[in-house]
Amino acid sequence: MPRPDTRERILDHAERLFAEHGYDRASLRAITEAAEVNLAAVHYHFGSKEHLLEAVFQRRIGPINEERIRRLDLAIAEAAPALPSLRRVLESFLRPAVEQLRRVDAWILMGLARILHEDGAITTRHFDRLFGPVIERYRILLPICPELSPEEIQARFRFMIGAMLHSTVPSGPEELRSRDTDPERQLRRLLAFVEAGFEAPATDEVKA
Amino acid sequence: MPRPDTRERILDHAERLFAEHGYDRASLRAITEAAEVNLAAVHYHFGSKEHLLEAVFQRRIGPINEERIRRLDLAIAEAAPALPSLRRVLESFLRPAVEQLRRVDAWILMGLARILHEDGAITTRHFDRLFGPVIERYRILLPICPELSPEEIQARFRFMIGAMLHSTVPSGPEELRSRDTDPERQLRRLLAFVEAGFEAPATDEVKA
DNA sequence: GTCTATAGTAAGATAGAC
DNA sequence: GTCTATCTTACTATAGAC
Repeated sequence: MPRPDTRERILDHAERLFAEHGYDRASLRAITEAAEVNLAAVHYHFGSKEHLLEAVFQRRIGPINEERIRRLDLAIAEAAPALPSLRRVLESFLRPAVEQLRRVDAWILMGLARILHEDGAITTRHFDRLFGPVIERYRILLPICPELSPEEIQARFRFMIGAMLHSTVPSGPEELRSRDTDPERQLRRLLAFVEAGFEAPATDEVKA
Repeated sequence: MPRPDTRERILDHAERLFAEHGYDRASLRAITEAAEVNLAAVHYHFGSKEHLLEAVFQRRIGPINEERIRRLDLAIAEAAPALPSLRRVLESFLRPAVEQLRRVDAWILMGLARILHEDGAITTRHFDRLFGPVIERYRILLPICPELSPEEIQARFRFMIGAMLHSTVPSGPEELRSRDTDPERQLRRLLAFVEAGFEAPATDEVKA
């Protein structure tokens, strides 16, 4: 086999084209043509377009989430028996995603993130499988922010994810490639913003 | 005419279906069927599917942006000759969007916002036309946050937009409709988060 | 302005030879 | 495992009668 595994070639080009055009507009024909494999190979190796998307996500985002849990566990262990600092916890979530920006072309990861914002009918199932266990672990924030209601913590967690995603997902691939995306600086900015956000006074009514 | 204008009927159902399924997956056939008008009526009134999308956006998001500018001008006038407070400026941006959540079904607005995250090829042009003038006006933040570099202000503005969009755009219509979306509370939470975020210390190197 | 009918295109999926 | 060829379906858009 002189060239990479067919399966890997499909994944590589599917990832690129999904990221660039979104799920619907990236046709299997375009993907297989770019990968220089046969159209039918997709169905042989993955079964369907949807399963191909899932494989793309699993390959790229799965490791990010594993790293998040690894870092979170480390932060908890190092601080024990006390609680880890808010910043360490937030960083354990944000840094793995930003670290990936070094290895993969940034706009690829950004484009994949955008797909998670597309029609939920396709992505909701993957989203839950990918992120469910991770988000579960971040309940550790509850005792770290004891003055906030669980609902407000959840809301702020959502704000953080939105800030992270949108900071990396503007409108249009051209803009995407031309942006200032020094990952370390972007992470510094983002961490400062969300850490302050989490430390803001509670706004929910205090429970009776 | 016993029922609303054909044009309006198309807009109503296009809005709903675009919001629910995204641009690509909402077919003109489904839209015209729901609106109980003929398929060809879309092309007669709007010319193309893309122009229909633009009309939908203009009708719903245009007024939000006008209200933003109106409130921003008011805040500036009331504070003159001093600068308006950070909070007033941020609120002038966030509140009009949240106010709309009272009038329209929340998930509709959220679904439209999601389309702005879809493939830029279609939406970038509309995005610039819709938001360009507004974002321009918020340069007022530069003197309000003198310790931040212009780039960092831009980054934080982006974080704010991301937090706003994502807080209202989770994954999947089912979840969308069942969420806790009391607009006023959501606004309070969001404002507290982003105001604190803007007030965080600068992270960019001080300019030489 | 509204309709029917259809042109023209592109998509995902599959059967079956090799 | 890989290929060609094709099935089936769905879409946007338009022509032309009323």
